Amino acid sequence: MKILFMGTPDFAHRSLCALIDGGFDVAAVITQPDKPKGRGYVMTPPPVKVRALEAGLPVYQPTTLRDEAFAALLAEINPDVIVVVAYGKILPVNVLEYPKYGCINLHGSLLPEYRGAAPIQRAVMDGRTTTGVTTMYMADGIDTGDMIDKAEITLTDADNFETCHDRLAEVGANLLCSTLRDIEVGNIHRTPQNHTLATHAAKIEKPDCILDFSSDARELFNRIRGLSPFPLAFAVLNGKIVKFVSAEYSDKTYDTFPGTVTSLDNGVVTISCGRGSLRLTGLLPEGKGRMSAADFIRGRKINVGDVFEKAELNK
RNA sequence: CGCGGGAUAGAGCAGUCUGGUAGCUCGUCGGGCUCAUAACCCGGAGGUCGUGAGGUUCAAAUCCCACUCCCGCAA
Repeated sequence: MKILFMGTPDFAHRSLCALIDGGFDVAAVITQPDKPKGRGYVMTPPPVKVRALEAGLPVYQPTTLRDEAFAALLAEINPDVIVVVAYGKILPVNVLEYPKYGCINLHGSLLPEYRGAAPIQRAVMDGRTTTGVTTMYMADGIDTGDMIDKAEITLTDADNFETCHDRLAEVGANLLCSTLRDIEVGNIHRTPQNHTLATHAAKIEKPDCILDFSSDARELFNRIRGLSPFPLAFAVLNGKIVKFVSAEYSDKTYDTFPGTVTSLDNGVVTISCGRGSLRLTGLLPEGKGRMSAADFIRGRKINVGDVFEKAELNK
């Protein structure tokens, strides 16, 4: 069964590795074009491309899937099945209908919940205690197709976006391989999604990263870990951006203006919230690297009574 | 040449503008106090101040020049 793999970031990288190591017939890999990243706008290839080249697979990086050039490429590769994992573009209908065994997608949530671009982050930000991955047949709509199989994982307060992402990528890669083997032997059951239960996990934007201390500490805690280690939730302290890498929450409510630093004891910055309080343990000051709250305190950059303010959406 | 910050003891920082004995909060080592301690007290070790046998100077962490490396933002 000739496979065309389409994917881009680390989440997809893990799946591609599994397919290669699992001996699947990956005929070609399609990924997003290299983009200028980091300091100095250095052109950087996506993780999937790097792995594909290591494996000696042909790699294509079309800017659009909706032209004749891509149609010709598709005909040339002539895949039996297309596997899509976090590719980053919508597949047009003519592509969806091309492969004999259809287009299979691995999605980072238990569909029909968290359809869309940021299912993993949103699940953590919502404080979910379970989430998972789903394999499905792609349809003409965002993550609306019939489901094939699922795998669930449990989350604890110790999890953040990174740990959740890594586990889902691992579990997802295994599930994908399993689904493909089932397809090869024709052992597939399609389960339509219950669309009335669908929720949408929108792409993470800047406003999602702004911390508002007038809200519940538990909610802030979930937001922080759902956005850590990237892109990181943030607030403004003494005119400078401070990003929150790690924190804990407490039910203890202080009778001070939300955002006020109430204590710097034990290497932890305690911040009063609308309800409860937040214990900041790891952070990233503007212009500096990541450091522990204890180190930040030692540098005398913060005092009891200072106030973390809600960042504005300018600049 | 996308914008900006930085390199000083194991860590986080001050000192640089206005050259003149290298400091702070910790950590670490030793001792003391204590039933005990992450607490407190006393003492010590630890730094070619990123690199350049560079430039200026009586004197450079500090001013000038070149270079290397690190980080944040934005995409």
